Amino acid sequence: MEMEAFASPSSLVLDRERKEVVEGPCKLEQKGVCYERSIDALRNHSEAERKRRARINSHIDTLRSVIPGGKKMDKATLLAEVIVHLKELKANAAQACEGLMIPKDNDEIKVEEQESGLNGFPYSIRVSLCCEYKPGLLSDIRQQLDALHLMIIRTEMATLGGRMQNDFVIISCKEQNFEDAEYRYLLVDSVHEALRSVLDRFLVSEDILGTRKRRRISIFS
Amino acid sequence: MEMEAFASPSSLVLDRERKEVVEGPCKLEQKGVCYERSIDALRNHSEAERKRRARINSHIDTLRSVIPGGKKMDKATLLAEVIVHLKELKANAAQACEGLMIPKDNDEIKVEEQESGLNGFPYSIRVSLCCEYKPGLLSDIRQQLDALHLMIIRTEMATLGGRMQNDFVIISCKEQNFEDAEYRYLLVDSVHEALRSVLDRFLVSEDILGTRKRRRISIFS
DNA sequence: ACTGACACGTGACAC
DNA sequence: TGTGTCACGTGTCAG
Repeated sequence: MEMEAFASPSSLVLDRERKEVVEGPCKLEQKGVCYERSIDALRNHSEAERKRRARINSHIDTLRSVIPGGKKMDKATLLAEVIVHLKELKANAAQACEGLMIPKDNDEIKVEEQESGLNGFPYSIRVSLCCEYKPGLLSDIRQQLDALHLMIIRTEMATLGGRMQNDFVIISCKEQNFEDAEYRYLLVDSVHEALRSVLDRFLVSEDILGTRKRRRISIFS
Repeated sequence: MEMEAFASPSSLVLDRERKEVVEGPCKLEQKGVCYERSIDALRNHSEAERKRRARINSHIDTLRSVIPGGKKMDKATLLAEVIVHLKELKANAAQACEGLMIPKDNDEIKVEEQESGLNGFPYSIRVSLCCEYKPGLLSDIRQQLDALHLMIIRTEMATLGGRMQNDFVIISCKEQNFEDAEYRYLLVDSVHEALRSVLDRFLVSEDILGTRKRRRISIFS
């Protein structure tokens, strides 16, 4: 009667020392169970579970060594602390990337029209440039823009680990017809090309080497 | 006979639905166990364990949402991934703080004698300066050092978010008796005072405001 | 004696 | 069919 309380139809019990198998508190003689099969089936099962636990606990121990004071922490408390530190570091990375201008690991030339009316000029172009810093690169860029009769009216720059991020706003020195979309496109394109030519000249030796190995400051997805 | 394989002296078994208690596969009638006590003892125990698991799994679920692609991960794999990301972010922070010179959030003036024989000079002073950057601050420092007949022979500087970190090595322009410990102490002290006076002049308006609010890039202990 | 934390063996479910 | 993962109840030890 009481035996029906057990949900499992056929329960064998493998004792703690794994020496012998005893009858579980179940309905015996049910369906003619093959004991030998079940025996090592259970053995394999418990052993697999044992290995699984070992892997998880191994990682948890690793986390213990990573988190300050984690040695003497509860398992749950440890995980909570891991979450805290993870978010903390993530916030740092986010701050570094969002709040400030930080040179990226990949070279980049972005040239786009500024929203009209900004900077008090009828038309302006915003440039975002990221590359390895080289002496003379900036003056070369300035020369190129001069040749296009363009003027830098605002610039913000950051360097980090030899790399450079340079955002600047440029306007045309000459009066032009900025209503002409075709002309604006050509202007943007020529700026892009000018910058590319400068970068190619300065960075060609590196690019041949292929991909870069530097670590990037990454935020989760 | 087979019952002796069980290590536990008195085993009660609480069934899955927590409706009724059945006899475990143990030696019954041993020592006259008080059943009622054991019943809710077991109930409390299993329930406590249930809550414990819930806490742990709750944190693990949180980690799942933090790690990209963690939703579909194995528990062990997830923890492994957590470790990877933790070390990755930690390495980023370490790189930012150790590998490069990054301005700290707190102002700092460090002046100390350089180990002898370095830089090819018999005596040199290493200065580490960290503060808000202000135009004219550097030339003021230079003037102050000039007044002390000191010369900057090497300098490394970084700026980040308006703050400045400036490490430089200075030597005395005049031949002095560097064996005199008292003189060396005075020299170091005067350099420190000179820098402090410059910073006080430039930063006094900010210091009145009190503590700063900026986040600092922190590494684990 | 009681509470909390851990490892274990086991049933169940999935591919 | 196995092979792997998970939650559960339990035994056990420490504070």
